[in-house]
Amino acid sequence: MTKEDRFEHILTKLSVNQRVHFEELAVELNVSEDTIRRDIDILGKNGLLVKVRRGGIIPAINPLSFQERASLFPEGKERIAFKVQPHLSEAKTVFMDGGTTILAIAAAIPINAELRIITNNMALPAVLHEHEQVEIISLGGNYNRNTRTTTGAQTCLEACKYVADLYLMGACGIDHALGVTAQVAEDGEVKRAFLASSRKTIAVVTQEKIGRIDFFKVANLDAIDTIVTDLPSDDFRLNAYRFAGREIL
Amino acid sequence: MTKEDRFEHILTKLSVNQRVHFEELAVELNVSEDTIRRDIDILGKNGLLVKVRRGGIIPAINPLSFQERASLFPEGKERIAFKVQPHLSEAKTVFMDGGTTILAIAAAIPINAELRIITNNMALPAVLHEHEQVEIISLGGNYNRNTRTTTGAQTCLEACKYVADLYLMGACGIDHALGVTAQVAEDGEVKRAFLASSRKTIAVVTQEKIGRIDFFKVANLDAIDTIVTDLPSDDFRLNAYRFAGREIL
DNA sequence: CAATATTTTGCAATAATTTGCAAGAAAAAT
DNA sequence: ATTTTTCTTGCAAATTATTGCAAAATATTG
Repeated sequence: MTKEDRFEHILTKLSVNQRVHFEELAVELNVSEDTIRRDIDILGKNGLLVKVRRGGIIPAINPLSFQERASLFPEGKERIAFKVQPHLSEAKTVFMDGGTTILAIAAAIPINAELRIITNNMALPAVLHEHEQVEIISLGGNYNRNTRTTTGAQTCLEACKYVADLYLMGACGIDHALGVTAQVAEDGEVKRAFLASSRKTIAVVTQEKIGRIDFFKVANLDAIDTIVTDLPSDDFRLNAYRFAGREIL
Repeated sequence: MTKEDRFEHILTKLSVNQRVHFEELAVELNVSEDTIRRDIDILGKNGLLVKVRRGGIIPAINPLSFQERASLFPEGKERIAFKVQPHLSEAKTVFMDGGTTILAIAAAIPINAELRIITNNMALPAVLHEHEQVEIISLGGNYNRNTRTTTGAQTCLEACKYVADLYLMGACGIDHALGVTAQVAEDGEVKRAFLASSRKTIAVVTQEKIGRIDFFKVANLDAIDTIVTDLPSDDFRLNAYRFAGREIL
């Protein structure tokens, strides 16, 4: 009975019953409850279920996260948003930059979360309008209509004034050899500023950006602590990054 | 019976019956009324229902959004927007602050206008999304969800870095004796910063703000060059301002 | 194949959450 | 104004989670 066998059993049971309990699974799989607990923790971090007290449930029925989703399992940006949440709830101050994935993550933040978000993303405040416990600090600069972000020297200068626990970096290409790249220089400059002032950096990239090399080099791969994608965390396309020692979610 | 199971039951029942009661749910789910109370509190805080006395009800149709409110009373604001356009087309660089009237003015700017707008109004970029010849400089600072503006020391500091031909001041009370006042200090501070760095200032005020005196004093009447309202320019209610030597439109 | 790392597992101690109860506060009803 | 009902708050007991650790299992290396 390998760990993967247990995963399969858990997910199968989950899809049938909509929920699983540590206690039952421990008996069924003949391992301790602690082991099941750890399994469900891993599955949860990969967005395959939602860990709750006493067990796990299908993400779709978790009313406090993605209630409106039609499909059984989250996909794409929602799945990324899902994986990122635990990290977000640990942080107090977060840098967030541009991109629709970042917006999806913000939309998934629980309504009563307490957080300080520092951003150059002008679309973000609208998304977080109901989140009264979330303090938003907007970075000034030249507004860019395509990306809905501010960029330029002013933006970088302001970013330098803060230190964040976490930087959620969106909208970038990522390559195992050439590291992180941006399509436009201004955006890349801001990313560098954020990188320099955050304790931890998570790059959020949808699969089409994996292996993509853009014009402006932002940083080497080792500047990133964690990479979150919409692929399963053990997908072969992520092997190169895993070998590079990055945490993959 | 986990918390999530209860959530599901509550929300299902809610969708069928339009409302739920603590007492019934406590019996149905075999827990104390206090527990149900707490559950409904959580669901309420996440916007999945509205907590009321004795239970919860389905959330009302979205409370009026900012944009909707903005379009609710368009006549007056459109008139103002119309009157302001000539001044706007003369200017190269314009400060614009918060308020729905300002948004109405921005929405009325011709699509091919060439302009540089410096603003702390986070809703403005969305309105000007199609205006490719309009350069927008966003001022950073603490985001305020009610006014959709940034305020604070950072905002003022940045405002000081620019000089504008014109300042379109919105969302303020105006009184012939006490001058211009703002409802919150932070907003007032930003208004002062804009005032100090612009060659010409136009206050745009809908009629309900004429004669209104708010808490925070921004400036005396003579700091304003022009007052634009939705009243006819010869309306008697504007006499006091005309006598004070202000230009009235 | 043996020796050594690495991972996994179960256990125990400690921490955190949940729950029902009770007392006082607030809101409706009389 | 008074009574009744409903809400909120604090608290302690019970349940459930987390963490550190050592033994067992598994993988890696020479």
